[in-house]
Amino acid sequence: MRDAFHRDCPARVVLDHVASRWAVLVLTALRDGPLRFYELRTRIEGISEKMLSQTLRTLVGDGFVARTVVPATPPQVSYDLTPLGAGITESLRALFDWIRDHAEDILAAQERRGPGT
Amino acid sequence: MRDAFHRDCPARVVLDHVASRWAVLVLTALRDGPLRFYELRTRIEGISEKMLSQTLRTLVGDGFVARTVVPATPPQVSYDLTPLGAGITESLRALFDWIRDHAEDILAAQERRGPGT
DNA sequence: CAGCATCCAAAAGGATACTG
DNA sequence: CAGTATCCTTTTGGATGCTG
Repeated sequence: MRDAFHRDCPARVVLDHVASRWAVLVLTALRDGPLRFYELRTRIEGISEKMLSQTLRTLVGDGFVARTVVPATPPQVSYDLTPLGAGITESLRALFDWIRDHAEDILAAQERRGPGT
Repeated sequence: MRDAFHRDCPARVVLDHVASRWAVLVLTALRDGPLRFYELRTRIEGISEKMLSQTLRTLVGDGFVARTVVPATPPQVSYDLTPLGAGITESLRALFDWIRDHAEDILAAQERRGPGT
């Protein structure tokens, strides 16, 4: 069976979409329920509007996130995980939590070898 | 506690190193044991020497991968996961396996909405 | 074999201004 | 509010040639 190690495997494309700094943060931010555009922008420090909207479009296109518009003035748009999105976010959880718990150790390891990257 | 959602959190840096297409593939490739440079290059289709060596340097710098040189002619260099690397790779496993198992579904979802990204 | 250095093309990403 | 459009800078990434 072809897997993500192969150039043209679908898994490789999905990996490219998900294994990016912003996608991981957006998906994880939506773990606890739907959020609106400006809530995401506020919650994810340092993300630009451009990157947020671009990332959201990709995730919606992949079927990970659902976009809901409430017609009103001002308009309200909220983003929520689909079942598929909930699935991948769940498997992202282990990674995210592991990093949170070990980030300091890794920083220490970096220091020990001298700042290289 | 600060987490990866914050601009200056260590976790954000680690996330940036790990949540990249090549880092995920390199770490996963090393799951089953040490590999040499050319073995990695062969196994991970489409990776250039530059990207491979750059990714390896980052992972070594983070303490995820150990680099072992056997002085000989020609020289033999092998890369192996450290305990830390084994830890993060293990939590990457869920993500990797999930993608492999659902890639087709996602592609289908993409088709349904029309090729956007 | 295992890589680093260099050059160059392409893509990602940020800031800002503007629209419905 | 929720974006899009534009411009510009930075980073990424590939190809090639060379070293130990």
